[in-house]
Amino acid sequence: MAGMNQSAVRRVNTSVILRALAVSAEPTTLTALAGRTTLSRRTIELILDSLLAAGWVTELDRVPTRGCAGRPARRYELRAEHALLAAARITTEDASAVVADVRGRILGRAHRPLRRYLDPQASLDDVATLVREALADAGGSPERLRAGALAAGGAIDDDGVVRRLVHTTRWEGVDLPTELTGRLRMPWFADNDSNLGALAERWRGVAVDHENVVWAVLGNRTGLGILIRGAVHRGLDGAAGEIVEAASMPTDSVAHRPVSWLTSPEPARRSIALDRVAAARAGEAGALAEVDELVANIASILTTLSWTVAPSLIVLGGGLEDAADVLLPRVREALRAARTPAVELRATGLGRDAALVGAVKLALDRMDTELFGPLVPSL
Amino acid sequence: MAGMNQSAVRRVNTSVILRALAVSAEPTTLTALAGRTTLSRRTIELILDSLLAAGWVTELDRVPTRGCAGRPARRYELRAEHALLAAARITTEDASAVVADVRGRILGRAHRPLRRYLDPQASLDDVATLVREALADAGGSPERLRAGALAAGGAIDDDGVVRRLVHTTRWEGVDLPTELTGRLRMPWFADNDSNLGALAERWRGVAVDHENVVWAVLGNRTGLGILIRGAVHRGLDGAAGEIVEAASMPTDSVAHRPVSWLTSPEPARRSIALDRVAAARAGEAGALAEVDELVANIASILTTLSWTVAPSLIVLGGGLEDAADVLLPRVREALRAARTPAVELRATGLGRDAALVGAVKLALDRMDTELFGPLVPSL
DNA sequence: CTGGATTTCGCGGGAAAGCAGCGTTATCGC
DNA sequence: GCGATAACGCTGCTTTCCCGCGAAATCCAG
Repeated sequence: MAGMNQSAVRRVNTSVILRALAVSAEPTTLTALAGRTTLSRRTIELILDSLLAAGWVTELDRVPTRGCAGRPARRYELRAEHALLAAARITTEDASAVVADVRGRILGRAHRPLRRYLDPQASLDDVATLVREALADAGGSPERLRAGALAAGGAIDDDGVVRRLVHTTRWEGVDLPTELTGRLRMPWFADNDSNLGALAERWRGVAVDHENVVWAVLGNRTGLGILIRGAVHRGLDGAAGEIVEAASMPTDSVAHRPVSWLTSPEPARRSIALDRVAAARAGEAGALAEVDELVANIASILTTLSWTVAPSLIVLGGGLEDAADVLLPRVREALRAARTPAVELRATGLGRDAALVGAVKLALDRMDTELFGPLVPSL
Repeated sequence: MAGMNQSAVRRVNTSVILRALAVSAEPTTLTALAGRTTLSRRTIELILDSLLAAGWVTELDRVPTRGCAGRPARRYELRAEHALLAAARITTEDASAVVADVRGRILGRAHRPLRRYLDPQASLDDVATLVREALADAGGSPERLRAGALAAGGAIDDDGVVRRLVHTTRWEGVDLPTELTGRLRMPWFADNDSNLGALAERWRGVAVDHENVVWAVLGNRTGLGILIRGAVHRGLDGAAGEIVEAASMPTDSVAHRPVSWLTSPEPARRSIALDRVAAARAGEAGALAEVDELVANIASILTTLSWTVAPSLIVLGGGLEDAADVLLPRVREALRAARTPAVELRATGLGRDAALVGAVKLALDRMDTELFGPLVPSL
């Protein structure tokens, strides 16, 4: 059981100040910080001194506050680029990497097809190269890069070890963080791309202010990411949200079918091509029927989730956002017809970058805990 | 954003010490406490001084530690009865109350049929009377009683306000904590009895050491309590776990059926009488068929939960435990056949007291936060 | 342009709390 | 009885936070 001492207090309070600075893009004054936190002006002053010395913060020129009296306040600004974070993503075909600042602004990118997806070591070499390229693209120096996180498909446990991948067993047991830490000489973390998508939407996307969020990719590729009280919920062996995988198991292997989706006779009908969506927009009957079928399947999964996980928001991503105008109203209607709780349904606000942005957030969170210790829950 | 100061540190550390004392029933020495916490011996000494003064702790006579050299250590013990907690429960027919110490030991009880369930005010008067009787039974004085919590059926929100009850609208909007605080002059809290059942099992029952737990009552009465990362998960409008209620809605009102359970033609078959269970034990074919039907229904719900919430343990309560020998093996077999994750399945360890014990825990947790502030998550 | 109002700065002092460490004390085993 | 052992009880020190006050810088009204 971990008690607290004065340096723990300082760690917490430093983190509070950094967060308060990160919230507003504008330069912030001491008094403003004192108003937003429960800390005294004097304490904030001292903490800012050390942050200034460490390079986390810059002090701007004083500017008279036009329109109201008083001595001009000192203005401080977070140097978001003081620490850079890397994020990478692997799919079966390609890999990509970004370098971002602690605000989540992407400063550099790199992307290429994977040479041999079935060879984990070679693929991780590719990832390391991509990260270096992204850093060069960002124009940052290697020592600025503090941590990184990898987004990948399949079941990845809390420690970033691959438990299971759909298409192959070659990756099973690969310790992604250790591999990348070895190659890039900094802390690395890893998680499933759906979990990271959810995390990203809550950080910089449409799920800001939502505590319980489900990120759903329902199509050819499937994946669910669940946030409960803001944190990724994996469940036993990472099974939480694998209802979509359960649903894609051969029908005859499932004695008790958890969702009616399972009774769908034609699993391949779960996706839809973009040109068919366009045809549906144009009103073509066959395309509309396909859309209805897809909508029914999506609604079935989401109904189950609404009665079990009961998120306040479900975010659709992974390409579904391109058909949002067609799909969303129909799915909403289906959910209403099923009398589910009034869950909000939206398309991703981050698009294809969601997993990468989520990886940046993961690296940031883990670093934060490492640097400043665990925080009080109210933060 | 709440920072920390020195008194917050003391609150946290005091709470750490109290918890450390609560863990072991045996008297504890300073050195032992220092070993279990990260605090220095000196700090623990000072904290124990104030706890001693406040009556939370007693110092026992020194006894030479037989078999090993050295000066005998001072021995401290938590006075669990220094603060008493009340818990009450309302069902449609009766109400009960207990008074317990902070270790969860039940010291006194009271029970009686409700005069008029449909009259909330009269029923709450009954509850207040029962609490006083339970306190008298425990032989405690009123000023020792620090807080209480009420367990009730139906949907109860975070603040303890009744949102919906199955059989009546009379209770809707009743602010249970405020009503009871007014009657009994101490802080009261309230929650759904299923949620409290789950909380109880994690505190003093079979779910100790499990982070993600589902408490399930599946029979004539139904209810699900979900704990995620140790805390009650309600979800949007308390819908989390209401899959069992969704399942009991009239079939034709549900367009998209979330679970195959809904397709069950005969909702009344969801329960089973104890004598039929006995008959099944004896091998009677008709009774066995009834059991199989019930098992299929239970397994269906639990399968869905295993793929969405994915708890590591599901606890069956609410009377099902009486048929555990018949039901559990069959449900386990059904889950294995459905290839669900390897979720553990057990009967309640607390029986009919589960909701009451959970209410004690709720009162304790809320009081703890009030007294000592929010703790760091690692506790 | 001058003086009062306003707002922030900058810093000293005080208090709370944790930690390190050391001499003291009580007990055990021989 | 005597050394080894383990816990006691305390002093002093450090870190950190908070309170509050005089000084400084600016605005604005007359």
